[in-house]
Parts: sequence; C-alpha cells; structure tokens
Amino acid sequence: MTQKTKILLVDDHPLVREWLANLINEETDLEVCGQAGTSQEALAVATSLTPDCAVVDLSLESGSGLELVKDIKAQLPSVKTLVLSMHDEMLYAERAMRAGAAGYIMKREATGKILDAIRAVMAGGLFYSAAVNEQLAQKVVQGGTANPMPLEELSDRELEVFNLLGQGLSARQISEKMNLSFKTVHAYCSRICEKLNFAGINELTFHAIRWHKDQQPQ
Amino acid sequence: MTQKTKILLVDDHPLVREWLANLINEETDLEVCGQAGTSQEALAVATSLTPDCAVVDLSLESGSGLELVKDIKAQLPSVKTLVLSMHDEMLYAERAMRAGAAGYIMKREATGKILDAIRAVMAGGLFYSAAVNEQLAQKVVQGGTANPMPLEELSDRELEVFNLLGQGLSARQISEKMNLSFKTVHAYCSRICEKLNFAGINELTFHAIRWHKDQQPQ
DNA sequence: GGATGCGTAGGAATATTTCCTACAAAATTA
DNA sequence: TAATTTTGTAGGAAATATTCCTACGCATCC
Repeated sequence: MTQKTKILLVDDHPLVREWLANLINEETDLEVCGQAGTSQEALAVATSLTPDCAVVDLSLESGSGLELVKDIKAQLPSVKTLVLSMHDEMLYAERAMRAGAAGYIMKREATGKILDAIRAVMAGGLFYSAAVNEQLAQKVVQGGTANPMPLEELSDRELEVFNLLGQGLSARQISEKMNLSFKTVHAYCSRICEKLNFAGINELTFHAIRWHKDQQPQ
Repeated sequence: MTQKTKILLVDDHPLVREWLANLINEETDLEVCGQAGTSQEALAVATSLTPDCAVVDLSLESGSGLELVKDIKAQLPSVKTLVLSMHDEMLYAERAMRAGAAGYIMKREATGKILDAIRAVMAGGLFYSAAVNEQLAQKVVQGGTANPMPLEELSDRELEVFNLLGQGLSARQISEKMNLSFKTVHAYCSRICEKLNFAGINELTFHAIRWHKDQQPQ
C-alpha cells in the first residue's frame, strides 16, 4: 500500500464524528486526517490538510451542508465529497448530487455501506444508495443529469398554479382566483404531476409549499 | 463492582446505535445488553432482557418514540428511560418528561453527557440538559405571551399527526403509519384545526409543512 | 365525583381527486 | 408547409377525502 486515503469528517454531532472516526481508522486503507463541526472550519481544515475525501453531514447547524459541498467542489475540486444525511427523501439526495457530491448515504443505513461508499467515490465512481437510485432512475432526464424539479418544463399556467399551491391555496380557490373552471385547474395539476413526477396532488402541494418557502428569502 | 448496568439502545440509525454501544461498552460500570430499531422490537427485547436503562431516540421511523416511552413506563416500570433527541426544543423535552422519561439529552451535545445522564438516571435522578432547563425556567417566568401557533396545546398524538402532515403524508398514509383508523386521524385533524384556528385540512397542512421545514436546519 | 380532555372510531352528506376524453389555438418539428 | 406536440380549456364518472356529528372508556383535574 502506498498511502492511506485521507478523510475529513464534517458533522456537528461529536457523537457521529467519533463513531465514524473509529470505524474508518480501523481500516488499513483509510484514515481520518481531520474533523470539523462547521462549514467554516471544514473549509479551513480541508485547505490546509488536502484530504482525498470529505464526508459531510447535510444538516450542519451553521450554514447548510449543501453549500459546503458546493464550496468544496469550487475551491478544492480534487476532493471527493460523500454526503451523510438523516433525511431519506429524494429532495436532498438530488440537491446533493447537483451540488457536486460523489455520493449520498443515509445515516439509517448499515455501517459497512459507508466504507463501501468511500471506496467507491475514491475509485472515481458515484455512490447513491439503492433506495435513492430507484427513485432517481425514474426522474432522470435525457442527458444523464438528474434535475430535482424541472420547473422550467412547466407551462406558464402550470407554473402559476404551482406557485399558488405553494401559497396554500386549494385547487378550488385557485380556480376562483384565476377565473377558470376547477376542472381546468385539476387538469393543470395532473400535468404538473406528470412533468415533475409526483404521485398526486398531495405530493405536488407538499413540494410546492416547500419550493415557495425557499423562494422567499427568510 | 457487583454488576454492570445493563442498557438497551433504541434508535433506528444503526450508526448511532453502534457509536453509542461503543461508547458505553468502554465504561467499566455500563454495558449494552441489547439494541432495537423499532418500538416493537424494543418492547420485545426489553421484556426478555430486563435492562436497567433504555436509551430511546424520539424520532423512530415506525411509531413514535414518545409512545414507546409510555409503553415502557407502563409495562416495565423498573426500567429507567433516557430520551435522545435531535430536536432542541422544549416541545419534546416536556412531553418526554410527562411520558415518564428520566432524562432528555440532545444528540448535538457532547459525548460525555450521555454517560453522565445514564449514571444520573440510574442513581434515581432526572437528567435534563442545561438548555432545556433554561428554557423551562424562562417559560415559568414569563407567563402569557401571544403565540401565533400554540403547538404546546396539542396532545401528543395530535402533534404526531401535525408532524407527519408536515412531512407530506396524507391523512390516510398517517393512519396506516400510526396503525389507526383514518377516522381517528381525521378526528385529530379537526381537533388540531380547532386548537390552532385553522379553517380545514388544507390550511392545516400548509402550516404543518412550513413548520416542519423550519424545524430542519438544512 | 362530575367536568373536561384524550385516544379511538363509526355514519352520512359533501367536496375533492383521479382518470378519461375532447377540442381549438399555438408552437414545434419534420 | 404539413404533421405533430403542447397549451389552455373543460366535462363525466368513479374513487377518495373531508366535514360535521355522535359516542365511549379512561385519565386527570378541580
């Protein structure tokens, strides 16, 4: 063996960091070269230690883990990033992917997965766990890049409805506001669901509300 | 030393469980006697192994951690329960306390705290971390300030439904997840609407989703 | 030792959602 | 330009969901 793979751990739970460090340091080909609890710390440490791989928890207290992933990608493109998350929804997996993460695993998953994932990304691959992949496969747009919510594909009216849904209006209220038959609004909803790959109005509304909230700065 | 304190770990993240097990087993006076990832498992294991203390994660995937705490209290009153939570708010600390937990600590907190907490509850005491205590004190001091969404008024089950709603689940899905008739879930929804002054499930869901989003640091 | 709150749930009347179908105008593509 | 797809619009029927009521045992609170 020439050199161990140097890993930087970024997680604001000391517990998780310690546990991971332990796990990793028991491997002969991997070693933890540094730890950080915040994004700022992480960037500083990463710059000075030049790890091969950064394992980043998405839900950092100060600033978003996603931003950190982006920053690492921008400032230290040679560092592979593996995202650890406690969210099992796609929402984050997709965002992580777009942010430039080479892998995404959930804390719920088995221990060994993490080591596998590190090795997979170090081998130049991507590691997205099975559950994520399944869902992702259905959402892949042509060209290989997965787009989390291709709102650009919505027509003007569809987007209008989407936006109104995000404000908490019901389909009926929207139809009144837009002076349309509620049948029309439902037709829009169906089309939006198709385009965005949602199962029904429930899922649609959920994402619309979250999206709408993201739009508002604060 | 006569006997090590036997501890049962209940958390649906294998990572956290392993980490905790490691941490605990390094102590001379403590030992992990069993682990569980679900409420059902936890109750079964607890019954057969009769641990001295159960460390329970509040946010179990199947069923609520609060319910588990109550069940343990009811069926195995000799088992001390220590609640681990990733929520830093009072909302859950208070409920945990009332459900019969002897302690409440947040995953964010330092490692050593957990061991301290276990020893504290085994010594017959209560362990609620500093932050919780402070907030409790403040709450006692400043009496009635107008609260836009008085979630404290919700009962445990109502809050559970509110939270699930915020995750984007429909009433039906919630009824399945909680193993209740959907009628019951609807009854909860009505009561929540009354207490929170919402017009219907639409408004309720809207606020639940936004609230839920605020809870996640992201 | 009633009154109130909680967890649970059934019935009936409405309202909403889903799934289809339809068609003219506009846009895109062959 | 002719053919095809996307938009904006909406109706019908069947499946579901929501609302509003009622109910009942158990806890807890005054």
